[in-house]
Amino acid sequence: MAGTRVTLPDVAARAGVSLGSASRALHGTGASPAMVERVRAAAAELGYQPDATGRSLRMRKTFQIAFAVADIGNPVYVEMMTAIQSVVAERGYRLVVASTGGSPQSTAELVAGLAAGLVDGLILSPLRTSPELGQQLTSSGMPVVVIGRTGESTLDTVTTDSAGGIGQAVDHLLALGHRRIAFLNGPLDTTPGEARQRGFDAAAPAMAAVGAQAVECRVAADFTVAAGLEAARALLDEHPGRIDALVAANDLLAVGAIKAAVERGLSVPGDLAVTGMDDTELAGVFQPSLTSVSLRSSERGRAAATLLLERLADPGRAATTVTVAPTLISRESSSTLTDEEVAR
Amino acid sequence: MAGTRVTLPDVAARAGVSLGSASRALHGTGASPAMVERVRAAAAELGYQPDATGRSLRMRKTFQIAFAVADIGNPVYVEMMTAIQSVVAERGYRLVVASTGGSPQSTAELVAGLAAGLVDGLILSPLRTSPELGQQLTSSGMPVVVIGRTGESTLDTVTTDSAGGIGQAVDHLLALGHRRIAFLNGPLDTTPGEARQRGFDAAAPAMAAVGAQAVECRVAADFTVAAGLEAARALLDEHPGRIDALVAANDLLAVGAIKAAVERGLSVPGDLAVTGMDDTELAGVFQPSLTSVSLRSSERGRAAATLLLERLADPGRAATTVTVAPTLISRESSSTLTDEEVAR
DNA sequence: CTGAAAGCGCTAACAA
DNA sequence: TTGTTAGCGCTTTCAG
Repeated sequence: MAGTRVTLPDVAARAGVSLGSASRALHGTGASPAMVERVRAAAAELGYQPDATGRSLRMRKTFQIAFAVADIGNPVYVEMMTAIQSVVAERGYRLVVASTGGSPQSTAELVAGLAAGLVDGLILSPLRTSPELGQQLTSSGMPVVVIGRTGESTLDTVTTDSAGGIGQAVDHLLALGHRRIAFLNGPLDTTPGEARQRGFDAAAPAMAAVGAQAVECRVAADFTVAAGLEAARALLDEHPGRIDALVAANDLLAVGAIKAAVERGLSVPGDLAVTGMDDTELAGVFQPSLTSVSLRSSERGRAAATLLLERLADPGRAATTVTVAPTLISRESSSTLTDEEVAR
Repeated sequence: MAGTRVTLPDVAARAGVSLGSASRALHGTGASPAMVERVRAAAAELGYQPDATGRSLRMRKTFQIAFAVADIGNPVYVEMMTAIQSVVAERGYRLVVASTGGSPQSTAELVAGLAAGLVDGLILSPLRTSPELGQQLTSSGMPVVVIGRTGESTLDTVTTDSAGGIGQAVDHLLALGHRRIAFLNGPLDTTPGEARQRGFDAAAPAMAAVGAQAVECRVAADFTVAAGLEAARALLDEHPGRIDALVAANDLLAVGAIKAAVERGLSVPGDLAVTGMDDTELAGVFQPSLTSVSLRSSERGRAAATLLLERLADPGRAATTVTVAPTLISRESSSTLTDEEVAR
């Protein structure tokens, strides 16, 4: 049973039919019921498993699609991946997860490699983009869906208004009465970093209207808890008692910031309100639970997968952009309740 | 540039050499420097990318390996995956992530599918096993490394002493003076659930020796935060004030338990000490940070990947088992410090 | 509806 | 060292 692979000729021989008939009986169309029955039986008897490689070579199709991200440790991507996986699996595709590294060049290399007949299509969520990358993606001829932005309008894209999401967070904090607001962002040369900065800057009029001030915009080295912790420490130490609310560019930074606040004896939300973004599972679970702007990662993953399947089915169709609206989910980290009330 | 794939014959023609020479010049051995140079140049000129499918079919090798897990949402698996990825990538392999579903049957189906020439090997971390699965794995003839246990000693295996790890957690709590200890486990019909239950049961003598009692062993529906929250609520409500420490079978359950405790106005660790297992990033980051037994997920992933690569290189070698020792990492959730001290 | 045969892109065995 | 050729396992024409 082990080792010796059973091939289609074996099955055909066993069933006493030709190779072509065996193939048609198993996958193709135009075989008589009797033939199908016979071949099926022979295949089952021999424990035949069609060889994916032979099939791929002949059909010029691998039934694999790739999901390429910079940082698979980020729960956002895990969420997207789960969503993508379930959509594509339904249509008989397998998912290959690839790691891009942060830079556009390494992403470009990855795409080139993938284009080598390894996958039928690609869902890409790059942290940093460049015009060249967009170029390469379009010219590679491989079906691609970008989650985020490339500036290349010829590509299928799933976007979300993360800038507007930051605006929602600011509005929320202003409505709760906070007036001295800091912004904790990730690297500005990333797509999300740039967009979220834009969102915070755009909130200036709303803040001015109620006499609130933006105390500082701080940039963490990365969109991670560790980077958020470090940056928030510095931020809080430089403005002791002068910040009453902090908008973080994602949940991981927010968690780092809360940790920094607690280290300094500040209570959250009592002394400092904090909001995150992405509404990862962590947000609902953290202590205190984290107010976060949902960017609907699952939905974006699902949309990207659907878009890719559609393009695979019809390569000539026009590029489509799906936009998903952000929603603020209010939780304890920005409530004005006391800790005891919150505990209830 | 797009669409029309350039193939090896194209390169050979451009370089004015034969197909075979072109192949050898690019990958194989035994080509003159001049030949290599010429072919390289032609390939670069045409933007040649070797086709993975043709190569795989001919070489009977895909350079892909699969990592199959039940629940990719669990940070433990993400950690393993990252480790595996970095090891195998170094040797030119790509990683395919597959989702098994919880049951042995669905795992079996997955393995059968994967065996169809899709991957060269498999790293499997099943939640539930059955003798049949072990059988199938050995007889499939595909190189497999199991992270966990199958009972099949003919398979390469990476294990850890999670039972002993639970013992460490109990000892730790006893040393801190806790005497009424509850155990929050995941499903008992899973490999980790069974092992961790065994570990807690085995700690009975140590507990008896200092006059401590096991208040209850509770089984959550799943190894998730949500299931932990629900189970811990019931547990705490049924034994009000009668539990001073809780051993959770993993970090997710522990986080759920802490949330349940806080809901009930209990302070952690003041009123209830909690320990987790797996030492995920969450443990260090959570508020309060979580004492956890590290099972060295990265190391296990790395070991599994290394084992698999070795087997790929030498299919005939004897099955090896690598065992990784657990270590308790003490943090705030089990400290005896007050919250204020902890904040420092 | 079935059988025969071609060939997807590549590597490796065999000749020269 | 190089060219020629067979063939990996499969699907899909093309005849019959």
